[in-house]
Amino acid sequence: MSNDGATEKIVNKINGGGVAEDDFDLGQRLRSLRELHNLSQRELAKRAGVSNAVISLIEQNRTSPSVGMLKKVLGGIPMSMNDFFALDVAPRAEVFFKADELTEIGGGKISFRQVGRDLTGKALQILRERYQPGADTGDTMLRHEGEESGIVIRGRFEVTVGEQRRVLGPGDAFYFDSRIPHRFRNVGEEEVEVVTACTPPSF
Amino acid sequence: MSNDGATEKIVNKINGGGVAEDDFDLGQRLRSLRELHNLSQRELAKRAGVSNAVISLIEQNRTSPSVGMLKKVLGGIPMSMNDFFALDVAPRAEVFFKADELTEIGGGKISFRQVGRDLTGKALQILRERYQPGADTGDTMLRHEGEESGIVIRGRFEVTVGEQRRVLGPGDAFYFDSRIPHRFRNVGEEEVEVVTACTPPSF
DNA sequence: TCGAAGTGTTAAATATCATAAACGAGTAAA
DNA sequence: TTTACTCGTTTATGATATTTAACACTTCGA
Repeated sequence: MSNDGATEKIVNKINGGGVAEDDFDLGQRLRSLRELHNLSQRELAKRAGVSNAVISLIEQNRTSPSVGMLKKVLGGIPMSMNDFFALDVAPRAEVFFKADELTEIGGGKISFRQVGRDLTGKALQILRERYQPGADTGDTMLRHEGEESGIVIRGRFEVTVGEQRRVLGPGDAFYFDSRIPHRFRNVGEEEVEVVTACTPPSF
Repeated sequence: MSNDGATEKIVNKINGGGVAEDDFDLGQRLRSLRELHNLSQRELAKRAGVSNAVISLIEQNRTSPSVGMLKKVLGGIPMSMNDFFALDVAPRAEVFFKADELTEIGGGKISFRQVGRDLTGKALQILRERYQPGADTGDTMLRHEGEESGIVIRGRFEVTVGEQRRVLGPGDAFYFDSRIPHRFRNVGEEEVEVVTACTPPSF
């Protein structure tokens, strides 16, 4: 993970300045990476143990490499697939928030109060959540990359993560990878209050 | 039955020929992911806009899909490439924590209870903090880069961030860049309880 | 018991990728 | 200039991925 600052430029370039949809320019990204490391196509090819032509073709998006191929190529840099497809984040300004300034997100049986307004580009989201008795998030929630954790303040709170399920009481907590499908339910008689944190923001 | 040895060779070839790699099982992962979402191969294929055969073949590691193909397949779940490849280094074990299992960090007037034990390599730290009346963190705390946020559950809590100072009550919150020097104080008569989250972990 | 619809898997045909080798251009030293 | 390297690109061919269409099996009703 090179922290050059040049990397930042590249990432910006790759992500198309915010307009880009899901399809980033794989070729452009590889080329930027290679140039950042001062490698010629042939040199990278040699290190990666592949032909030089494939690097040229990939960089021009004239071919869509197999994952095995891309992994080999990245191995010559070296860089992991994980890092290659990773994104980045940025800083912020506001510090304090009055209780009634927390932006309301939910509305019905489940209410979220979020610290901060626009969290795009921020690395942390913290929520104060309230679940009325019987409230249920449903089971098809799959948030994006990141991790999620929370502490129960009040009530009986059922948390399901992948295959695991548990009912948590005040003071109990959870911590899991947000990519695993998860579900929250209030299984008690009283309102559930819980404080959760995610990284990065998923709303 | 038919050809187990041949299949094995193919898999080895796919994963990079001679070089020993961090061989994550791409097929297995896709299969797990698909099953977690209760999708059949054909259903996923339909959503992704690809043939059902390719899903079967990928899951058996009988083929190394192109990046474009894998992206299309993941699009049917949906899941990003980033998330997909980030999964291989993130097999979290512990998910739930009983109130008395939270690892105690402080001890005196200030007590931290942390969710999870060893947070190295994780992206999120969540703490339940208690401050006795008069408790003060002192003003020279400068944590590493990252962001920090919290919500006050109980008590009157003075937060100082850089030049800014504010007394927060129940429900109030804060959010700042951890590189800015900051200080916490209990300025009320009762105990302060606050839930905070940091990224990345600073202990 | 039969068929219709579901599952995952497989075979042959086609589309695509990956390679080796050649190409044109640029640079530097002799 | 020539010679000998480098660079990124392109082409022909063999290898592999992907599709279409089938296979074998299970489940659910009629």
